Amino acid sequence: MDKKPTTAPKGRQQPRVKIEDVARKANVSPATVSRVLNHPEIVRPELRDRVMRHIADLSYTRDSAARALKSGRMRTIGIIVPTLALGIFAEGVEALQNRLSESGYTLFIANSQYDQRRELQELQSLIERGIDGIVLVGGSHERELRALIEQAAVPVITTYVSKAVGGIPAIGIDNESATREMTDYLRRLGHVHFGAIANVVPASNDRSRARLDGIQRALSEAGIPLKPTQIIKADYSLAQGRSALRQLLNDHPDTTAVICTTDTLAIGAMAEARKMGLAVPGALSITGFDDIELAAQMDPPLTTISVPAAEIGRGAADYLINAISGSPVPKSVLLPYRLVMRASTAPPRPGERPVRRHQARDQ
Amino acid sequence: MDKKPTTAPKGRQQPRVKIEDVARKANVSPATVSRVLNHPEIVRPELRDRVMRHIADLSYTRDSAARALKSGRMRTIGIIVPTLALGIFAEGVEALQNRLSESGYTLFIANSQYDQRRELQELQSLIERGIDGIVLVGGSHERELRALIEQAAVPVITTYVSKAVGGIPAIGIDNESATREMTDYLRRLGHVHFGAIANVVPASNDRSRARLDGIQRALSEAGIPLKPTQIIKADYSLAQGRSALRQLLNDHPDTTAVICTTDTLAIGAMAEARKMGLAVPGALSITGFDDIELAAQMDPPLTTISVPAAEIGRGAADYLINAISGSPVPKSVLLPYRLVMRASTAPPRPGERPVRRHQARDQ
DNA sequence: GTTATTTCTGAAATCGATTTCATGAACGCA
DNA sequence: TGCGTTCATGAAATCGATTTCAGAAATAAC
Repeated sequence: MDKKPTTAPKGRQQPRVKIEDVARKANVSPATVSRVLNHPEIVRPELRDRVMRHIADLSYTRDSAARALKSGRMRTIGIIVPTLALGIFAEGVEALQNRLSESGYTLFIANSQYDQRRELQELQSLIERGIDGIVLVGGSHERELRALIEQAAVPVITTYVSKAVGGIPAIGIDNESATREMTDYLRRLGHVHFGAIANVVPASNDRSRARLDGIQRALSEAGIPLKPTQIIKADYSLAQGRSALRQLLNDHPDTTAVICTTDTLAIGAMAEARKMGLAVPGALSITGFDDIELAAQMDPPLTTISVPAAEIGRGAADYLINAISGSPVPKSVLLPYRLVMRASTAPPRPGERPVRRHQARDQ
Repeated sequence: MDKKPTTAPKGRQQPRVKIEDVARKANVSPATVSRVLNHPEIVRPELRDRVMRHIADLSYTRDSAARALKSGRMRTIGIIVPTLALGIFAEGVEALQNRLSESGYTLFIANSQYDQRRELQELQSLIERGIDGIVLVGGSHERELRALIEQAAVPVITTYVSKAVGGIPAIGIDNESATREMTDYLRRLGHVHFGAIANVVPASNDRSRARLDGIQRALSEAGIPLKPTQIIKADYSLAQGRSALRQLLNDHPDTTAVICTTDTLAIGAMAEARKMGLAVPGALSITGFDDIELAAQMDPPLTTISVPAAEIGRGAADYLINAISGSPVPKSVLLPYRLVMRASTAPPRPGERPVRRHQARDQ
């Protein structure tokens, strides 16, 4: 009871503990304290312990601004994702953050809402913050972006795609090849009448674009190219998956296989198929992309492409940490996707072809 | 073609443009340049324009580390969420980031994986980074946490809960009251045989704890308290929702209403109910919590509680911005939830009581 | 026309940690 | 014992922007 909690005059915050305070208490120079913190091995053990004790005593933490100023390194990485609402991005960000945290880095996060203009602004702001590395998503960006990054001389990597564009290295999967493989798989099952539902709105989404390309090319090569009306463009909502399926089947009632560029769209499509009385996969095979948690739990479980989001996040972290430290880094990293065959796909059964719903639609 | 791209010797990065460089070019002192940037109104317009022109010319951006060192403000906020994998958190983070971005703040993100020890470490690291404010989730934390925050004298707010605990103000909904209301609603429908599926594993999740409390209290007050076996504890995965429902109905085949503390669990439960041949809501009413996108799209659409995640994020941003600038701030902010009645709930129909599945289980 | 006031600008101190350089102590070897 | 190393430590310069303080210039007041 000898220490009244003198309700500090509020106006003045207690001054921060500085390295000098620790030095004085421990009866050494500030230089030594700094060495204990940064290169403990070059300080005599006995001294080191003493200093450490005082550091703990005063619960001293160094001022990162001063540190960054002197060293030129903020130990900070920035990421700009289109949105966090998509589990696949959230998962990647989480893995990235975890790996960075292990290495003493902290993650700035920003989102562009699929707006390239905004992406550029956020990047500007991150660079002003002095980040040491930057993670982007996808391969299409404002033209100024590259100049900005080059001028800042900040290591950069883009994610969820596999090909370096405009000098920006990438880590991710080959989206086009994935849907190509999916399409081939359905062809081998015997399907001939295809439809595609693609989230190519907004246009800046080059991943989905590549996915759609994969479908189109595979079918063109097979001699059964998709007609424009067999391709429904949507955003990435479940509701659009529903309406897209309805529209597709309205225009092409003989469709037996629907390839969606995201699981969310596929799940919407499945819901609508059920509502329309179409058995999946009996009357209609449906496939997704991403392998979100729900995909395996659907009834029937959804055939899809598994994207290694966590690996992408970790890989991006490793890449940047290496690049910052000057270690050699690869041009790009191609990660494998996985075609996950579940029960939403089956050979077409001629007897169960979707019936025309026109008559029933106006009731 | 007069400018060979002399492939800079790689070793030496072009030195950063400093305020002094701008000053020299513009033939003024560094002080004046600084003033142009920070208090343009006190500089003679003519001079100001000249300086600005040179700033643009050299595309000078100030060093945020030096700036932060001198001013003591980083213009940076930190958030620690349990995980980003839950859409409800991702949505809140996104809204928070957007609002902060408008005010020139940048967001550090970290995740604790529901581990309070880890939360503390991440907080430590964020404080060392000199953040100006911190956002937490929920009300249960390591004991040291509060001391750490107080010592750093950093404004803090916790989210997704409504009651300030241990001096930490909160913004969010009253979870207990929400499930209480949900329970009452089911009671009014005529239900008597309840079951609860709660994601109270890991134990640190006080939101779910409160939700479960709401159910228990409402039923106790109604004179039909839940027996321990009517409460299934789970984590937050869809798969656990499935197994939980199976276990619940195994022990209590007469159950007609199942209250889940998250939508994910509820969706799992619905999937399992279907598999068991139980009609929802005919034989079994099921409710969720969170109102994730999928909830409305289920068949039948899920009755649930809508949590205003975006508003929570925005509110947290506003709170901290005010607190930092010294503006008055409320003790806590209670936001309204919304009971969303959809088609997964209905009065119990005695004729369609769940049948005992024991006999069928070993096939 | 002189003094008082206001307005604007520059010199220099400052924020706090890091690191180079120099010095003194300890050690090895002959 | 003496000389040359190696090792550990402290003094002081440094990172880049901000801001106080003081002085110069311009304006107003009489």
